[in-house]
Amino acid sequence: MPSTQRSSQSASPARRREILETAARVFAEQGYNATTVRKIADEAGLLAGSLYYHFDSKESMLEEILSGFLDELWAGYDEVLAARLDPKDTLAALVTESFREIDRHRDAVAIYQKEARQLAVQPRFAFLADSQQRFEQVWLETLERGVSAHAFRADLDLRLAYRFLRDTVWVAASWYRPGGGHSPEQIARQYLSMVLDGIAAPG
Amino acid sequence: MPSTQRSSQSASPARRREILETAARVFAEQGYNATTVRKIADEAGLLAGSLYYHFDSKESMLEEILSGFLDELWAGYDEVLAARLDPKDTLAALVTESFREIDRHRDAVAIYQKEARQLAVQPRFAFLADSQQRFEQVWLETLERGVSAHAFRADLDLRLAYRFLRDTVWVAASWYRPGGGHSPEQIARQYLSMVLDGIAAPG
Amino acid sequence: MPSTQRSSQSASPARRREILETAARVFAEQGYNATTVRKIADEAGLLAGSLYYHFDSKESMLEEILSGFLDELWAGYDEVLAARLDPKDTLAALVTESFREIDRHRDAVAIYQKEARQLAVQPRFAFLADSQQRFEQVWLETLERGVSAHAFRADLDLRLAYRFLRDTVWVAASWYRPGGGHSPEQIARQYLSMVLDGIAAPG
Amino acid sequence: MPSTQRSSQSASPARRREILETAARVFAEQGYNATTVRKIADEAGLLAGSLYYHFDSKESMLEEILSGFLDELWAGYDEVLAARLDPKDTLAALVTESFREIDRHRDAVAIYQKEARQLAVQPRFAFLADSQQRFEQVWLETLERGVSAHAFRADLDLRLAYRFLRDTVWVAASWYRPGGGHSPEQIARQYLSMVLDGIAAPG
DNA sequence: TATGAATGAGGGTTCATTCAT
DNA sequence: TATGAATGAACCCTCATTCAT
Repeated sequence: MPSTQRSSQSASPARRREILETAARVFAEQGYNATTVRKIADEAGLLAGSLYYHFDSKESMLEEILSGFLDELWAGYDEVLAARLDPKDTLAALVTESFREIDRHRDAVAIYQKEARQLAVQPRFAFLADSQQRFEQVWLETLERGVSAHAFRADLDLRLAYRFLRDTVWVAASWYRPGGGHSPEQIARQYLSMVLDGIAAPG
Repeated sequence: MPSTQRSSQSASPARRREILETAARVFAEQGYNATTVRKIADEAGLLAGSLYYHFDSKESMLEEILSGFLDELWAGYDEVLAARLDPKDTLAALVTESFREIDRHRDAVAIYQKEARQLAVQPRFAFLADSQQRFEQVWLETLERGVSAHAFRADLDLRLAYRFLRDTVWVAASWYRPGGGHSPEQIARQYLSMVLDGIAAPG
Repeated sequence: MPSTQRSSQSASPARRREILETAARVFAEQGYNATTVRKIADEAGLLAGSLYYHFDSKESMLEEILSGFLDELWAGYDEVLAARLDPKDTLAALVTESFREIDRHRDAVAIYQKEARQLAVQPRFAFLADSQQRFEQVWLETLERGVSAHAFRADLDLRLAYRFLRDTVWVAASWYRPGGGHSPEQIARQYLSMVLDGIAAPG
Repeated sequence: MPSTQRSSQSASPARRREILETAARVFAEQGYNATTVRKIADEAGLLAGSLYYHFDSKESMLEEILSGFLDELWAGYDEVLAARLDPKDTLAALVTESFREIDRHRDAVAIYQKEARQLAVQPRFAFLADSQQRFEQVWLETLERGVSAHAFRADLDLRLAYRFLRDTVWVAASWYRPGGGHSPEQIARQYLSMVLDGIAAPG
């Protein structure tokens, strides 16, 4: 009897995880609303009704997918923040860590990108709103510290810059294919180069 | 002389346009799939069935919203391209025009952002795929010309830069609020400043 | 102000009749239930709502079509019966008259064939049941008289023979095309020949 | 091993067959268009939505009813034809077989009679048109052979005779009640007697 | 006479979910 | 653990009908 069981029964966590990954993939491909539980079941090799042995509901699968992703994301971010690097290095580390999470949770990120705004207003998904708030706080603070330290331009509209950075990084999940030649670190390096120095030729 | 006229090209464009704008707003707020025709009808002040006097289907409303937006977008882009500006000014003009379209078609852009990928595979929405392709072509060409002319950095991964630009601009529709202090031109200017010169302090 | 108006207004009986004939044609082609008033209106060159200036309802059109046909049919039959011919000639005259009515009311007969059974149970269409009953009575009587007079075979199951005759004649409406080479009288003659003498070679 | 099985070929043929027979009965009673799936479900003792576990659509029920009937009909006809009887016996055997099918598939025949013409133009129901064509061919050929063999009258308009026979037999489904005193064979015998020798008294 | 816009009831269908086996 | 059958609410859409103009 495992101690940390999320919901429903769970004698074989392997099958459970397998189904959840299938669900994540299909949600990412077709959108949450457009995905039927039957489709998930088909792809996972069981019947629709059988899903309910493993999960309480379609929504609970979604919740588990998103919270699993965010938990790991914040674990990574917290490690970065704990290192107390200077602003520029912090930003670089956050961006790199983000691309690593995109690499590991591509489906979850894609789902997040598409559904988070509408989900966040539901009590059940309040953790999305919480995460967004803390996210904004962390990034804005880093930018502010960077401006103070003359690492970033002083003439920036910081809220705009924050959104610019945030979007820049996360929408990559919509086209990024793991194992496609570029490692997350390589992509991060290129993004950082553009974000920090611009695409215009110097001089 | 009544003849057999389909609802699509019916007269009285006032009510029609009103309903279509209502639909766009609700689609943008709740997502296309999650929006019921009843909800649209409620907000437009008629009964669900009455929508079908003006439109053939829920899907045809979506199509009209998206194609209307893309038509205007391309009208603007074509004007920019016809001016044959140098690469940097072309890019600036395209970005500015994009923010203007976001300003005028905020709902349509938000819908596009969320639904385009899944819609584009349907024959009915093939125009989305066409537009995407031409879009990529126009932007990539501008970037390439800019690199040749030494206006843009030579060390860029152009496909990556293209995506970076594209996403950066269009996701703005998800948070941009018209009449919120910033004009589309102002936002465009700030974005261009970041994109071209980066956010790092010079030197 | 004409004295005999069936229902609704009727300033121009020509248009009315035109619409009714259109309705009959479409009902016959597509079936009553499968026919929409809009289809009728389209074919008649006006809008669906405008039909209601001429008729109370879709059902009232159907009623008028069927009762008009039955009225004429019975006028013809009554004339035949009034002549008090011998059984065989009566039967021949009834068959011939039937084919004449099929010729003149092809659409109505086709509708009747397809819809009468289900309609007859409705109070509004009680006249269909009445007509059927009188129809059966007239034909059965003629057959009985014929058997008594040794004009028809004595070993017939008369109810079966009645149905045989009835069906034989009326289903012709489903394939009979007016103006198609055969006059009603010619068809009647051939049918009578088969019905009376059979298709087997004599001897 | 669930795999993706369409509802059509689902297991448990008992309930399925039961529902299909219910549907056939209601279609026959009320007409296909006038029958709601809710009505079928009510009569079968489940909810409307539950029908879709067993069948893809209302139309697929209709298709299965009609094709099931036609398959058995042709099995019977083919057996008759394989016996290579002389024309008169072939005709008698075909008529008898027809009445047997009417006896076994009364509802399907009634539906066929009422709906076939309009259905046959749809691609899905092309098998109806195919069957009709083959039907005509078989009967006409039998009649022609009979005329050549001097079994049938030489002065017949064969197409007329074919329609006469065809309609005469099949409309019987509209009034024939199984278990009503007459066996299919008895009815066939009487019909054949009328069709072959006529109803007029000999001499 | 006819139109244009709307109504409202109902239709076929989908789908997340339940539960006895 | 999984199945098969069913539920019930909701969905998109159709259509006969109404009515002010």
